[in-house]
Amino acid sequence: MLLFSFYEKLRILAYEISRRLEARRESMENTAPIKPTETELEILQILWQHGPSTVRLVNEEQNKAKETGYTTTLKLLQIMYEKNLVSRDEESRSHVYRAAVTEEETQQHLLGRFLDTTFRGSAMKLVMQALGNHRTTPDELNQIRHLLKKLEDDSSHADS
Amino acid sequence: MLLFSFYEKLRILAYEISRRLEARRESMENTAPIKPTETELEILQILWQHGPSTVRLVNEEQNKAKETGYTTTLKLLQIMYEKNLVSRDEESRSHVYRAAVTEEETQQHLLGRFLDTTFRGSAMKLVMQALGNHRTTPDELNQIRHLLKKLEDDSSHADS
DNA sequence: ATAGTAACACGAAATTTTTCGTAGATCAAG
DNA sequence: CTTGATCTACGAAAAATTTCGTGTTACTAT
Repeated sequence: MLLFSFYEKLRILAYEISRRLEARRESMENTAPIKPTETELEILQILWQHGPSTVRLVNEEQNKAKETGYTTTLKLLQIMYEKNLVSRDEESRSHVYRAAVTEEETQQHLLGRFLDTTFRGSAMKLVMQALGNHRTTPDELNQIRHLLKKLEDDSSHADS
Repeated sequence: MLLFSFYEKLRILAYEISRRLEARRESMENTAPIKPTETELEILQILWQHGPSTVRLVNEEQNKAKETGYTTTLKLLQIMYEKNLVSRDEESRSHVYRAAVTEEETQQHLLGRFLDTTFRGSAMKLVMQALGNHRTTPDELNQIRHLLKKLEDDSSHADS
């Protein structure tokens, strides 16, 4: 295995990732479409990081990145509430909001969309691009396929 | 090396990717900010795939996915022209538009943005997410760091 | 030449997303 | 009970994005 250069190893993995992502996406077709807007996503990030929070808390967090009026944050959370992106506890006077979607599923959705719109669905290209611009010739692709077979066989033995 | 399971191998690579992406992003800070909107990106995709095209051509392509008026496409291209996302040849009566940004650099930019907004900058998480939801404990992370060192040493010998 | 077709420019309507102002309710302190 | 601070609700302005209608010009074929 030590014969393979980093890039070769990468290509093998990238291919594997590509295959799995595709399978995963197919098995997810009937899931609810989560499509937060840019700022909604920012708020979700805050809720994911800090857990259930009041509007005030969220707003203060937001302000660290960019000055934002209190009612702006409030309105956003209300909108997100209607979209079922967040739930809220109205017990105390200041409502406590919490994310109603998990970070993972949201990332999964957004990743799929991003893959389609930006990389035309090629997870392979995405990973390769993440590394640097390495063109893969048809020949290389074949090489990968061969290597992959070996790798798969090996993995099935070595896997925990 | 054959002791490593697929996921272990993946984590090593993901970490490496993460490091490189970060370096890459830092060295790119002073680049012009390419931020095409959703539909602008769709048009760029068409231009990248088909090469320089007339408005008519682009519009027909667009219609395969979603009915779009001719002047709508035209207007978008004009806007993109002003933003320098595309250039155009006005020789013949029907102008010929071509992408003024490469697919790679655009993907690079968008990937960076996406990474920040959706994965809080963690390429590692992105790749892991692409594969499936595997939690990485702090302990695992340490393991990776160790493995990486080995891998790096090995790579520097084996690399082409 | 003239009618018909297809192209461009331009402005503005329509839609979506983001921001903010105001009114009314609730609570705590004097 | 009144004042002041803080909260929610709501509507609407502002900004960004997308779509389309109209007028004009250029080319083609009769």
